Amino acid sequence: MQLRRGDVLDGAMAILDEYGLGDLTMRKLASSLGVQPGALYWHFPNKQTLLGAMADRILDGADEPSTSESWDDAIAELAHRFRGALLAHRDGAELVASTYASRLTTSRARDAFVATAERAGLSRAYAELTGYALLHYVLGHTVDEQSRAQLAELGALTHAPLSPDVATAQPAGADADLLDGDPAVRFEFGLRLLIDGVRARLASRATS
Amino acid sequence: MQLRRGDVLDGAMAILDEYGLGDLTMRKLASSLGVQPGALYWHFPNKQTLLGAMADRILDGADEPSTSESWDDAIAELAHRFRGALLAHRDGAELVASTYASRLTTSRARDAFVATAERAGLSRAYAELTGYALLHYVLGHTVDEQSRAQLAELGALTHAPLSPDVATAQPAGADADLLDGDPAVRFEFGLRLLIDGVRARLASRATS
DNA sequence: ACCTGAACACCGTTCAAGT
DNA sequence: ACCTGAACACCGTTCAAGT
Repeated sequence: MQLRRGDVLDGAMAILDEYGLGDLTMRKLASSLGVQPGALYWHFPNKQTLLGAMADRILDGADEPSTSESWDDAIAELAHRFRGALLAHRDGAELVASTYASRLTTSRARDAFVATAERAGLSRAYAELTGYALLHYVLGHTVDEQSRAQLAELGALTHAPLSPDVATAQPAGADADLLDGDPAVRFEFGLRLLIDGVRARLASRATS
Repeated sequence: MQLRRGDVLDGAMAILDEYGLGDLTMRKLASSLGVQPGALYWHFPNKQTLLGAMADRILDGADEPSTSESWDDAIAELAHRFRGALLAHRDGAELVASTYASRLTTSRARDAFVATAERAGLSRAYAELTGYALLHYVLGHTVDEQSRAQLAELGALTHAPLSPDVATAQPAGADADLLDGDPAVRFEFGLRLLIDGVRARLASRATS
């Protein structure tokens, strides 16, 4: 049975979910597929392209048109779907963020934001900028949220059973405030900030 | 003359500015300092820590209290200073963004945002969330802006003299719109969105 | 068309031993 | 205290040669 492009992608996603982005190497992927490293290069020209395809798969479906008819709900729904898609895979946010920078993933999520902002009544140009701001916020927040969660998970496993006296020392320390409150609440707050900003923009347009 | 921690940091910054983050390896750094790779590990426990120190240096001074007395100008000034600091070094935004995720840089820039948001009249908790939203936006925008600029620079050098017939084909294509307009204008737009969002929050607090 | 074998040119990090 | 020499355990990528 021959290896197909989709099998390589599936294998890569499996390693990502189980071991994380740091352990996703072409050599590990090859051996998990029972193949020599060089074989992968028949299906993907290089690792970057493979990562781009993975990012596309992670975001698949997140850009479908919203069912809400009010523009603010539509933006919120999109943002939540986007965040959900990133959180559904280990290191998903980091992977997508880094492939966005190298422009090797499609920009359908951004396009969906732009389209919704345009539907709200913004000009094409403003909608585009709004789409970028939303994208950057969602990506930035989720990368942060996910790495924080993974650090906490690691910390819980590391120093909880190891030394009881240190267990409650640092983590609950300086910046505990609401940073380890519900991340969904934190996400919602910044999202509302941006949506309110759009509303203000629409209002000032209407009066001018 | 012995190598000091500061010399290692200086050498690393020099390589960053001249060759970029991808070419900043411990081995290249060592040879540029006329020393064996192992020597670096007397001054820094590992590469991550060195990158964290570089991020701190890049952000140095960007968090000084604003001179503006209105809270919105203060936020804007801070955001612009932050962006400027990131753009002042090759791959500066990417470096800071990735060290932020691994929590190996100080969070003075974020703290400055939080303090200003608190001065605006938000509760500590809301100010904290606002600080994060601002930080994520600035970081996300600037990473994008910088990588875009570097791609364009590379593209101009690459396919302008190489093949005249392809020169104007793809780059000026689909998403030209205002994405290659003044990046400072693009930055300003999203920033205003967030500031207007904060204003709306303050207003709804006042009336409730 | 698809893969193996084997190499090329690298990495970050460690650590005995030197001065 | 600070560094060398030399190794360990890896990387991504290429490419002739096989089937």
